[in-house]
Amino acid sequence: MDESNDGTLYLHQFLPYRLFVLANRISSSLAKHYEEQFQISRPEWRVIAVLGEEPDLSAAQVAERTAMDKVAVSRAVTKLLDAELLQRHFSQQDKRRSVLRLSAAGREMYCRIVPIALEHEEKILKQLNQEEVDLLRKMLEKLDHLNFDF
Amino acid sequence: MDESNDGTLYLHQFLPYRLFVLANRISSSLAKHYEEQFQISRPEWRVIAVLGEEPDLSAAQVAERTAMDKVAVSRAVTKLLDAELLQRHFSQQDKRRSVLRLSAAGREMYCRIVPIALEHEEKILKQLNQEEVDLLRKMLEKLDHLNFDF
DNA sequence: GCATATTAGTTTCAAATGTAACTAGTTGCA
DNA sequence: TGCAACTAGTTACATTTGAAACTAATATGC
Repeated sequence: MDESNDGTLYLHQFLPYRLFVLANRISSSLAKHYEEQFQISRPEWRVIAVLGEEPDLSAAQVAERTAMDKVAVSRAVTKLLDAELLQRHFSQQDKRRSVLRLSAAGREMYCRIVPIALEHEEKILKQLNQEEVDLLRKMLEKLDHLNFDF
Repeated sequence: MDESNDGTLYLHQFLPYRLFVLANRISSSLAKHYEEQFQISRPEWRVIAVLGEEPDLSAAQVAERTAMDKVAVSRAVTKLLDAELLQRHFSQQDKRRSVLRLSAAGREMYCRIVPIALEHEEKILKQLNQEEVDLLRKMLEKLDHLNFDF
């Protein structure tokens, strides 16, 4: 049942693989909703999500907080500006640095997507009991600090 | 600390997001190894992994077991055939159905990558105690059966 | 103050991916 | 049989992604 150490790889028991498949299934099913209903892509939603929570970030800060790279952020920002979901100006102290925040329309979209996202999370969490949820969070905490370049 | 139900989204506490980021970090760091050392891509490795464990699958069966779509499998198989890591023939009963298995070279590569993969998994698992590992597996089991189209 | 290095963000080009249409083989049933 | 519906796998095309080169602004060190 458990392969951890007998030197054989059972793909359906292999943790990195299973986690990857599960996480992608979860993420895609959520993305499907806002892509269809709101015509925004996953990277765009991430930018909105982080700016909804914390306005006036620069593109680099958005990249940090969303684990996206700067090219992806740049592209998402461009599209969101076109769609007028975002406002951008540039810092007076440092004219390279952008200062991003949601427009009224952007904020409205944020407020409509958040409940969908939370409901989605809830659907997952309710499969688990309290002990499991706690442990899951603890686990994520531990693994987040791991750097995987070994 | 916990947002689950107050109607606010804290991205860094939002489970689908965190799981996605973590799983991708884990998967990418592993992929980096075999991409560099063995010049094969993630989809190619998946095909090898599943055929190493269970030979003589059809492309459709590979797709099922790896959670890839049939186009991705087709492309990976083409490359693996070119690299002579795979042998293919077609079923006599049903000439559409391919029968795939690793070549000697493919098997050798499989045998060299498996320990790397297991070591990688081990690196993650050893961050967790036994209780956590058990729980993680139980959790994956539960969530795998969930279908997320709600 | 001026050349050099760094940083923020964008653009470009190549590779990866997803969707839909396609080819060929098979099944079902009139 | 023979024709419509279906299945396995591939191809073509459009979109997304990632890496590297680029532009503009700022910081550093002499």
